[in-house]
Amino acid sequence: MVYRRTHQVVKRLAARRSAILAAARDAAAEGGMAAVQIAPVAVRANVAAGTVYRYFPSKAELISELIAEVSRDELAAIRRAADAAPGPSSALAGAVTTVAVHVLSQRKLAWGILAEPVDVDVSVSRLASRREISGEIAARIDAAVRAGHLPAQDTALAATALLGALHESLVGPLAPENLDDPAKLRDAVQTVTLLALRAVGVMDARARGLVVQAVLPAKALVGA
Amino acid sequence: MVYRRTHQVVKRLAARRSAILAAARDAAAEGGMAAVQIAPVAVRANVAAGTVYRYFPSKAELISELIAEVSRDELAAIRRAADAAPGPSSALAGAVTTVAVHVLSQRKLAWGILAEPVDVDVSVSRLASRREISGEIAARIDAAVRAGHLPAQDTALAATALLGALHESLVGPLAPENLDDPAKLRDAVQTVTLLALRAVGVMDARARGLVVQAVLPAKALVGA
DNA sequence: TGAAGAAGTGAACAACTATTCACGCCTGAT
DNA sequence: ATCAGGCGTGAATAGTTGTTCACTTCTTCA
Repeated sequence: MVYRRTHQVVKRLAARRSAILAAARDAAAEGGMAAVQIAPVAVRANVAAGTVYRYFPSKAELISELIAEVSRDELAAIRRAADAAPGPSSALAGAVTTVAVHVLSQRKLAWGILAEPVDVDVSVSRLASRREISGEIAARIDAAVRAGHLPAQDTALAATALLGALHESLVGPLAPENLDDPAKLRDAVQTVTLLALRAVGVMDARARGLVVQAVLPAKALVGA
Repeated sequence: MVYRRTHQVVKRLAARRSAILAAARDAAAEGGMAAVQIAPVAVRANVAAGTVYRYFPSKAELISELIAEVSRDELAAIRRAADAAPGPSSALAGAVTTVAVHVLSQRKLAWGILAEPVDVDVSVSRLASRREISGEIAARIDAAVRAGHLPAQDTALAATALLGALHESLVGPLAPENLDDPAKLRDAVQTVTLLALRAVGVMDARARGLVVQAVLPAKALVGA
């Protein structure tokens, strides 16, 4: 062989790949999954349509990686927020608040990742994404249960239900309109977090306290 | 004019229309929205593809009517269950249980109506459908609040969150697998109803009582 | 510098279905 | 019986995008 990938080339290839993914992510954040079409994404990434296929075997694969990437970021944020909390209940409150703030600050992207119709089959990666996030929430509920703060329950089902409640009420088609106003946004996050905590068995009074605590650090994220 | 629709013809036309809608509904219940394609639906209804267009201007219109129809049935069932309950809290419990049982007994149809990707735009009718159901639940929450059984809250947001929780945990991709087993099905309905009631502020102990009461009449529906 | 091979290109292709429409059949009034 | 006109038909059409591939350009190394 008279040609071998040099370090520089490897880096350029990786950069191109990232650029394509980033272009897809931007397109999704701007116009939803419907805007993630090969030709427009290629334009955004400054490559030709055919080039996309040098990096991703199919559109389904591209979108799957996009979903995985966003999901990874989300999971990391949830863990960060939960681990920073002083106890299991606050950790759960922090995790829930984080999800709420995240989906609100990137509504179109969240909706695209979660539920928007896509012409190719991305159900497996969506499933994996949900499973990861849901599993993390379930673990936090479980910790609170073991600490005696919550009644025993089916934590997996509860976690799934909580996420459903958050998504539907914050980015679903019935989500309130004017969430661009920071005050309303905070209200919505608080309301939904309160609902979620009560759902798993936190007493109303205590839940209200946890919500206030959890929203403080999360407010910083709203700008992101 | 030497031709006028006679009563018999009018009836036949109405019957055809219903047949097409029913065919679409069957297809959706069997294979999800993806199975609602003009040609197959026409075959099911024993008409030619072109005939479908004599009754519905477009596929979007056909699916919109399908959604509206299913939604109407659902709303009626919810009202029936709620109105039969002795008080506002039981009414809410009954409404929630009804939704849970319904979506479980027709999972594919429910998923199709609610959230499954469709190649045509049906967002407005889906929105209307959700609005109706959500409004009904909100009204029931409101009644319980006015009766002093629940703390004051944003009932519209709460109703949306409840529905999200129900749908995601019962028909979403993370829904438990073996819900065909009647016992597991009942457990799932109970668990989720309990979560929902607690979420809006019903005390744990009281919620458990309401759930048991609500599931009794709803069990009959499971067979449907 | 030139050969070998990888990477990039973008126009052409393919596949899938909603939708159309020219035609024939049936229904209802005279 | 006959004709006027709506009703039913289904093959042909059309528009949309993901995907391919023959060709060009760039990179590496003897």
